[in-house]
Amino acid sequence: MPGFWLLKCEPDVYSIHDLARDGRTGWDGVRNYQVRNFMRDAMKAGDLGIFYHSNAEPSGAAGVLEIAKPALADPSQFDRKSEYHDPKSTPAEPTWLMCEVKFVEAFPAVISLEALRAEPALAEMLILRRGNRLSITPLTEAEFKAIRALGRGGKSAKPALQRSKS
DNA sequence: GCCAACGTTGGC
DNA sequence: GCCAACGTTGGC
Repeated sequence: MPGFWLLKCEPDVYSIHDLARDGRTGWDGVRNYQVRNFMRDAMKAGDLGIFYHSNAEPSGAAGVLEIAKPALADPSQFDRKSEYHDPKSTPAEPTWLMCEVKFVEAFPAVISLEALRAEPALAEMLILRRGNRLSITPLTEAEFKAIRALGRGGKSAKPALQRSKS
């Protein structure tokens, strides 16, 4: 039985539509120990995830992805030129992990944070708790299915793909 | 841009 | 090991 996750990313950096185009991508740049440990200890190939757009208009659930490979050394930690460079990491003992994700589906419209909060099945969801900032959080199967159902035609849908150009 | 919340750092 | 200072996240 697969596990379920919610992965946050700013769509200005990388969106569900970028993932649809690329098919798969490395989810790198995680620099939080709790999230690293999720990848190391709990994430498995074949797990499903909700792709969440953060810092967006609107912020919310944008689609579904699948974990292709769960716990790879994040190459950016060894790259001196990267903003994610970590001088304490070595290839023999990497500090930071990434996962590889595959595109599954893009929702016709982003399910806004407001709509997620309004869904009773998601009352306990970590991402909705005050102050939660983890970029990857586990979901229960029920939470995952509730979000996917909203994404596939929930009444809370709003017009898709609106992004203010500045 | 503001600011609440939280993680990390570093002096002691 | 404590804790103040600082940096980051992310909704608004």
